[in-house]
Amino acid sequence: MNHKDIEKKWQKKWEEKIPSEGEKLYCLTMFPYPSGDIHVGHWYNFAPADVYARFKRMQGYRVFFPIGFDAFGLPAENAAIKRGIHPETWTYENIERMREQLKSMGCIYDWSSEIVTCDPGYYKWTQWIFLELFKAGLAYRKRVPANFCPSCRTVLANEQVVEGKCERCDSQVEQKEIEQWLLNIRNYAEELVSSLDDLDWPEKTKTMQKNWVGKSEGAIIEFTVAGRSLPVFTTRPDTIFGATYLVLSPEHPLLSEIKSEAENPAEIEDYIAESRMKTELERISETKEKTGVYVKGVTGMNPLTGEELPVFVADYVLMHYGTGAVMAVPAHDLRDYEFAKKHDMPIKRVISSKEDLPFEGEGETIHSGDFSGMPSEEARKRITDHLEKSKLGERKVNYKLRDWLVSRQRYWGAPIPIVYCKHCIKEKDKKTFIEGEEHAILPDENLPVLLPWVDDFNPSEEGKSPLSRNRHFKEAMCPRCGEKAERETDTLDTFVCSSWYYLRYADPHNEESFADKKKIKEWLPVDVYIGGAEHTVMHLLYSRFFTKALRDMGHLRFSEPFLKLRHQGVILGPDGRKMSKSKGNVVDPDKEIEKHGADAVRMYLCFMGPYDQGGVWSPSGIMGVKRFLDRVYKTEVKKDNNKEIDGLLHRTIKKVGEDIERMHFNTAISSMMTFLNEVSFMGVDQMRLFLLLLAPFAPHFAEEMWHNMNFKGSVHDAFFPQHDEELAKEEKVTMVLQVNGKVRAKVEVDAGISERKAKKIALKETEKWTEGKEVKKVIVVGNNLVNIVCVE
RNA sequence: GCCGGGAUGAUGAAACUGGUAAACAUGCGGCACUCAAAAUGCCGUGGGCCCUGCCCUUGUGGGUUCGAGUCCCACUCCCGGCACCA
Repeated sequence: MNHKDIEKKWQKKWEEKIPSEGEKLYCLTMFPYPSGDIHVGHWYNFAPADVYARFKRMQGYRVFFPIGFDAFGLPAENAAIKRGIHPETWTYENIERMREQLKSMGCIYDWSSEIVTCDPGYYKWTQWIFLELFKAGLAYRKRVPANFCPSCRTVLANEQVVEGKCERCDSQVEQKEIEQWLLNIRNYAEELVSSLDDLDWPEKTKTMQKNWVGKSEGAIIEFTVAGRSLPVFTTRPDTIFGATYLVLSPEHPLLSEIKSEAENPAEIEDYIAESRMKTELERISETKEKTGVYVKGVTGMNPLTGEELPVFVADYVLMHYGTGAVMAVPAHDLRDYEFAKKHDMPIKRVISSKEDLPFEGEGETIHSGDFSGMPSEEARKRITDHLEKSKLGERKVNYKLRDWLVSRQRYWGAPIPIVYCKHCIKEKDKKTFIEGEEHAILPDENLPVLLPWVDDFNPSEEGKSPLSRNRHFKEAMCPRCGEKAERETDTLDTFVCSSWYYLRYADPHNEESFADKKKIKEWLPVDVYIGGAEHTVMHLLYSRFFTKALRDMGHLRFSEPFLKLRHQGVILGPDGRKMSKSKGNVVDPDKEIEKHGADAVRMYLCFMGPYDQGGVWSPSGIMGVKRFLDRVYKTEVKKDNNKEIDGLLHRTIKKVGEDIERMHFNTAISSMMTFLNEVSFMGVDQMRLFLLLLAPFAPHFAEEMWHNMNFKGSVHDAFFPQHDEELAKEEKVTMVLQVNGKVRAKVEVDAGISERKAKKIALKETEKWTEGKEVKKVIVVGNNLVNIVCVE
């Protein structure tokens, strides 16, 4: 069969399809970034997902399987700058090409609901959601130390910084204090952790999200420094008797006050300046070297013991976590221990244990006044109770998660729909200072705020958006007073666009709302979501946050966007390394289709190994599935069904159905291969059923065969076969006979053999090995194994 | 350092709840067809030995069990994530 002729033909016919009736099933793959060409990685995401979607549709589900493009973002600009094409032109040209390539895969995408995030019709609603968040107090503008990538010339979210470097271009990220837009994802920290449990997600992904949010329970305790209050967060109040000094972060606001009271203000000042100079990377690389200076002449006090404590400034204490200050317990905290060793501070053990210091585990309290001699867990509770009663502290839960910085100083993104007005400031207004002047922050509800076509989209040196140079765009009318005002010129991080796209699919052309409530109810939440594991802490966390925020604002009635999540693995080049142009090991799917056909490529991707594991693309491996399809094509078809083949076939049907459901595509295919290897012909009905099994994997091939056989309608409109329990039953089975756990013989027996009979046969057949020995025990396992235990 | 996940033939792997380890496929070897090659088909393919048969074998060492790739303990290596989060 010539795949080239048949694939185009069927793809054209299928495009006319519309979803049928049945229980809804929203099946989604993470939408692609229009980078230029569809690569094997896309295929590995989309093809097996399509197998699943087709399978579910054949089972009678009303499957919704949309596709779109995550079209804003830096690569468009970078590529455009390099080649002198406008990002918009570049993006839409790529989309055009990718659409054709996607169609060549033979997926059952519903193209009528396609979305492109850089279309004004889409980003209008991205902007609208941003304003909803703003009005709900979940989007705010603040001067914060931000991660700035000098090469991309924009700030980055914490999630986009990997080991102190920009995840995109690998440049070393700098810290810059700039006014930025942030989303208050921290408000949802607790729920983002607690509601993970009910989701059918890979455990690993859940754990990673939990760790990223980083919940820890402890207490805030009121220490004092030079008579002023210094709250400190700790997860170990039980070690408070072991606190031997206090440490403030260099950015701590209290420092400016106590500095002047210290005997060494210059030294402190120098240290603060020095640590401010350090980049994120330097701080990280110095994790072992704990620097800091002693604040001479200033003492702190332990509220529980009344003990006087020396005070330090050290940058191992971070301003953005807890209260920016810690009680140092060197005996029971590794970092405090290292610092104490270096600066000769006393180390006081308060938890007994056989282990050496620093000991961070649990044990019995010692040298802890009234709280001595109890398990540390109990001490933790009692000490906290005592502190709360005496108003010296309170229980507190802290999260590592930081708010999400969403403004980008780049061109190719959704404009932030905000206007700054200096004329109409009111008491209740949210305000900001632009070049020293006070401005009210006002939402521009005249949406969409269109991204203007500009020719100069190069980012500026000082990290200002290219839009800030566009006077036309920047100059706006105040939506409240009508006076001249200034428009925000930063754009939104693309992750904002992709945090809600799964909602838009339900109603992609709606101009009145982001999606009609009825349509949302009809399709959402997403039942099965398939995509790469690299999105664990960004896209997936942000989307969950958006869903919860939109729910609380009354727009949604569910709390989690993706009920079931599966990750596909990574496909490596034939040399076993990650595919990249520079290594010359890129497999071009277009060429593979040309050579072997879309069906063979789809099937090979499914067959190569467990779906979540990925693997090495083997040019010879694909021949296996190709040969298999050829053998199906050549199989002799007889008029009547053979009963024995029926048995084999129905067992295969059972296995294939179960395996696709579990997304074990590789074993589903191997069962079909095994079946074909065991038969030399099939009856017409048997071939009909077999083609149905094959249909999700090799849709064009199965359709062509289906028509050649003169079966009715489309193979894809038929129901996926249900196995017949009676036919699937085996009459004879192989029973394995063991003596002392060693396989000694195999016998054919009736499937329904009784335990007594099995025992009898087994004893007789193994006489050779049990001769002269005493049989102590005979274990019969169903009809497939008997183990005879005997001794000399 | 902490948290996950993994290690099975030459290779990708299979074995769901403990019950025949290596299904299926690639590769390799042999044979058939062919003038020849490709394609296709058939056979063989974990290791060892005193080869009709027996012994060993799922990263290493121990344990539980009639029986362990699967469960428990300790260790080695590989991959992914986090990383001064008090």
